[in-house]
Amino acid sequence: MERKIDLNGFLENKQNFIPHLSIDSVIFGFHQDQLKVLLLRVHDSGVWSLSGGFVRMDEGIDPAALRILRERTGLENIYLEQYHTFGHEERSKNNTLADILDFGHTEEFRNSWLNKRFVSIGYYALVDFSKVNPTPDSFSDKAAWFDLKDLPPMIFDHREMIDKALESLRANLDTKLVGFNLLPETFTMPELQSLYETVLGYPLRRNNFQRKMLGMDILERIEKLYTGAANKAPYLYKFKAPSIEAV
Amino acid sequence: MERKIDLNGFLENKQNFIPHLSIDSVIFGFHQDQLKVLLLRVHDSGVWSLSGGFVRMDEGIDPAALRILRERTGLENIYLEQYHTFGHEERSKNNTLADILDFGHTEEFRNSWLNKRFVSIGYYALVDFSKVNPTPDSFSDKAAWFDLKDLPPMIFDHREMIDKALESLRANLDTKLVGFNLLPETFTMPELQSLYETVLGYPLRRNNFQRKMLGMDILERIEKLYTGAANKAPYLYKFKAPSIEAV
DNA sequence: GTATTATTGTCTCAAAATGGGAAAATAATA
DNA sequence: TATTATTTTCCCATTTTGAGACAATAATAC
Repeated sequence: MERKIDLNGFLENKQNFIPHLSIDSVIFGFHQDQLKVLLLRVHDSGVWSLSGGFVRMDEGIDPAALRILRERTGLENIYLEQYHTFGHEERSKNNTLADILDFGHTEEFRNSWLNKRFVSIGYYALVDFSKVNPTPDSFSDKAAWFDLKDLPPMIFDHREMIDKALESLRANLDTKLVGFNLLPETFTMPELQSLYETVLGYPLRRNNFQRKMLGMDILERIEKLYTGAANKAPYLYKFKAPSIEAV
Repeated sequence: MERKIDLNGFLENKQNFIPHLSIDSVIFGFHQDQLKVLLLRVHDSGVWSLSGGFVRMDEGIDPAALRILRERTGLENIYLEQYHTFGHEERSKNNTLADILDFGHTEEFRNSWLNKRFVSIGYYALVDFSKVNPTPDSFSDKAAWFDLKDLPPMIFDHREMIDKALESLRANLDTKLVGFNLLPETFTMPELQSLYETVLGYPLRRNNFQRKMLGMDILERIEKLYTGAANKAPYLYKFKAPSIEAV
């Protein structure tokens, strides 16, 4: 079979990455009232993975995570949070790259540093869905958004990594007010509420939600948004504090 | 100068540890109304470090952390929580082992894998102070408890690791009810309150604290504790749910 | 015994936060 | 001008929390 993936330099670790250590980021987006994650399809397979990469020997892990995200999304300023490090000894033994990939130089790959045991530092990123330009990496041929409730088969323990990232996101939603990073600059109250309901997984009451949000004094009310619908036009808001900030 | 430290096998990584990756644990204890951490004194120096170690190639990170803790404390069942991974590229460049140690085989050490850049997975452990048997490791000549408010000079970024661990502990104190792991099997309400006040760093009201704790229905009231003091004897309680559990 | 002292445990009321229903406001359409 | 579908505001009952006061009690002093 023809080799389609360019692993030049990777197999020999020419970039001098820290061996046995990887970074994987769960990239969350919000679109049409659904919480989405950006995934990469492993080349010529039906198996998907998180956006991941490695840490250069002279590079901090946060900058490494941001570099990887920049490459996958085209975005410069991204809300990023480290949430857990995954290091079960068997974690890379299910749906291994070697199992999935079949591109001729298998033997070379099997013996390379890439096919060894990895400990992976998990980050999650919150992005404005509409601004992302999904871009595959050397190991993948496609990047696409998936509804969190309808995930495809995933490599390694990446499914578990997503589940745990969502847990962290839920826990931080109220305390750190991170939700705003999933929305565009301006948004309506119903949009914000839908975001909260989607992330948390249960419905909230309009009146009390609005009272709570306005009571925190973190929103600035802009003008009204006339959508053309035959009903009262909602106000547009923007988040007072500068979005982003973390890592 | 005479070599006092036994680094046999370490310099050549005979145990086949994952390179560039370490584990460090902040071991919390509670004694005489003070929050303590167990530290190790780097051999022949005034610099102290957390309990740390490395991960074997065929070992999960949680078991590795538990193994290290077992060796330092003599305890078998320990409440352990992974809270953050530290990977700044310069983190091991302050107060390096090579800077501190001066035991003859310096050159050999400087070139060894031990003196390279490390990413460290941070755990914190909650233990019953009175049950711990502090034991130094190959790099240290002494193990001792320190009040969190009176820490000695520390190696690398270990001071920062402690600060961040305390943050996590505070955040988990109420939600996960982890505090009980710092107390003996049975305890009085004032003891429990003092623990909370010490961890959180601010005073609480007796009446409301008791109402809250009893209201959660997690405490079992045992008999009274007669201390010999000229006042009402407090009740003893024990935590209903089995302590420990995490990792 | 009885009073005293130092704590611990309980009670109560006010204030604040939350849950939940209903009414008012309003943008387009009929 | 009435109607419809939302958004926004208002209000009240309930729960939770804050804070002071009081009751209980174990040893000691007298």
